[in-house]
Amino acid sequence: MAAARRIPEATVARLPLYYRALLDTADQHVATVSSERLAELAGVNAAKVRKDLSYLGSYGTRGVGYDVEFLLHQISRELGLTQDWPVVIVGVGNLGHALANYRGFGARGFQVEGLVDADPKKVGTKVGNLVVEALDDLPRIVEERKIAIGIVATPASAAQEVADRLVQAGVSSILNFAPTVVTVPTEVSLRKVDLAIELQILSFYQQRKTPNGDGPPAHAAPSKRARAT
Amino acid sequence: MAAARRIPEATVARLPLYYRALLDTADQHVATVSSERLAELAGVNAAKVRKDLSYLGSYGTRGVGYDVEFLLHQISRELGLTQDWPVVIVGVGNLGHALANYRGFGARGFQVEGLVDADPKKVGTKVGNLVVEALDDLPRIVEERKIAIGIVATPASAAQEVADRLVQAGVSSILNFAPTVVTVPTEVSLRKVDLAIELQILSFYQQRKTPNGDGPPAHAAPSKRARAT
DNA sequence: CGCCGCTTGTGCATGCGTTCTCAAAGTCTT
DNA sequence: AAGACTTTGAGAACGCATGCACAAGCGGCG
Ligand SMILES: NC(=O)c1ccc[n+]([C@@H]2O[C@H](COP(=O)([O-])OP(=O)(O)OC[C@H]3O[C@@H](n4cnc5c(N)ncnc54)[C@H](O)[C@@H]3O)[C@@H](O)[C@H]2O)c1
Ligand SMILES: NC(=O)c1ccc[n+]([C@@H]2O[C@H](COP(=O)([O-])OP(=O)(O)OC[C@H]3O[C@@H](n4cnc5c(N)ncnc54)[C@H](O)[C@@H]3O)[C@@H](O)[C@H]2O)c1
Repeated sequence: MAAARRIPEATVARLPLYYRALLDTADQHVATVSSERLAELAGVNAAKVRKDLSYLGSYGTRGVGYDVEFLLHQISRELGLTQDWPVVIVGVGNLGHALANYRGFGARGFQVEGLVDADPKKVGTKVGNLVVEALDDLPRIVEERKIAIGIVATPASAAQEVADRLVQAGVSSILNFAPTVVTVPTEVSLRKVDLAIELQILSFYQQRKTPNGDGPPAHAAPSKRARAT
Repeated sequence: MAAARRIPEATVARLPLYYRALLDTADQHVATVSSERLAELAGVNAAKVRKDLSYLGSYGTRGVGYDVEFLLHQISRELGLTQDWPVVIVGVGNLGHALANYRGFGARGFQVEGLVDADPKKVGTKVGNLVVEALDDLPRIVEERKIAIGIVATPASAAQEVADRLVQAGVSSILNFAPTVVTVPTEVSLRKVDLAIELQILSFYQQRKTPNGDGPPAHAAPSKRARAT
């Protein structure tokens, strides 16, 4: 019953927004939400919410809205959040540390269960309640702990090699923080988080605002509002 | 001559990829690149590269390719990278620390010139070579240091308020790391980096790979390759 | 019990982004 | 100097995503 519907990528990317909005709503002991309300919370428009949710099935009730708990369940099932996803972080530097100590992970079913680094001086040290392990142990770590998701937090120069090793070790989803293009086999999912790119995009639009004046940007009074997560 | 061409958003998001690829190419003392080669380095296809670059102008030479240095200059001008963009980070916790210590920023013209936190215990402490300042000083900091870009690295609960304060202080581009929807006036640019969403998207596709078996994921031999930065 | 008002689900039009394709325009070779 | 070869730049077709608009469906009220 829940099987092979094809869900557009753009919709998949928004499901987590709805999920989060629904969690907040549930916390406030609200039983049902309209697409209108959900749209407001997720920062999108109502038609989009309805269309997105319709890909999952007809879970709403006309004249009423969506049952919060029920919809939460459906979305979490669709996103695969009904199970835990152990994660391994490769590269325990500045960023790797922050990620390892981040509590927001485990809270949502993404438990960090492995920390790996190439630097012999780091191997054996403790970060949070995990001990940093050697790169060569990756296959064993991934297999033993049934890890499907790997996070790359190494310098850019090592990212491709690390990704290759992760894939070889059996990981089939990778989140890359290194600012470089990484290539993986098609059956492996790859997403990136690239700070420099984000800043450069902001820079592009920023430049168009202040043509090339040196004066401080105008302090405009809020009027219309743009939204993002 | 360089003025008001409209560049599609999708193209703007890829310019940083080309920029990075070109930097690497220049480092290797290569004088020209074809769209084919650039596409390979950036992980996109060649037609897209040509169309993207054509929005900037006709900077290629038929039969030859693009002059690396010249194209670098054009893209950096378009992205606004010919000037420095001082940045302020609000929220000096786990993540804020990592960002503050990150050397990749300044290297590309995004110098962190302010660290702000609401916690009185953190105000006055030194991180890298900056002293953490109080939230109330934000307007002064932004004006004095001509800061246009703000980074939000506070807990989700404080993100909206912090964003509002940043806008009020005169910042007109915001990068949000907090996992929540933030709203800003339309004239302010807002981008987000959301770890939880990225992981949940990976989870979605991961789940579809291993329907619900517990066996280790298949170690497929690399065949076709998918790419991402 | 039937009507009214509300909200979903979706058909449809529109717009944006991607990709194919190829003539035009240049270089390089002989 | 002319022809062969290479690569750009853009026209056009296609596909995906968005947003409008409204009929269908449900609950509640009179
Ligand atoms: N620190 C940040 O705030 C930040 C922000 C955005 C992006 N990044 C990117 O994230 C990555 C990590 O940044 P960082 O600041 O933590 O760097 P870092 O130098 O502090 O840490 C990198 C870690 O990776 C390890 N490493 C190097 N080669 C390795 C290999 N082959 N296998 C396993 N481990 C290896 C190093 O030993 C080190 O511990 C970089 O690519 C950086 O550009 C960092
Ligand atoms: N740590 C990570 O690796 C990581 C990863 C992804 C996302 N995030 C997100 O980034 C944000 C920061 O994470 P963190 O781990 O650094 O949290 P943290 O609790 O370590 O740090 C938050 C900091 O913000 C400060 N703060 C709180 N309210 C403030 C306010 N109103 N104004 C200014 N400063 C305020 C706190 O004093 C604290 O120093 C969170 O929203 C988190 O969900 C963190």
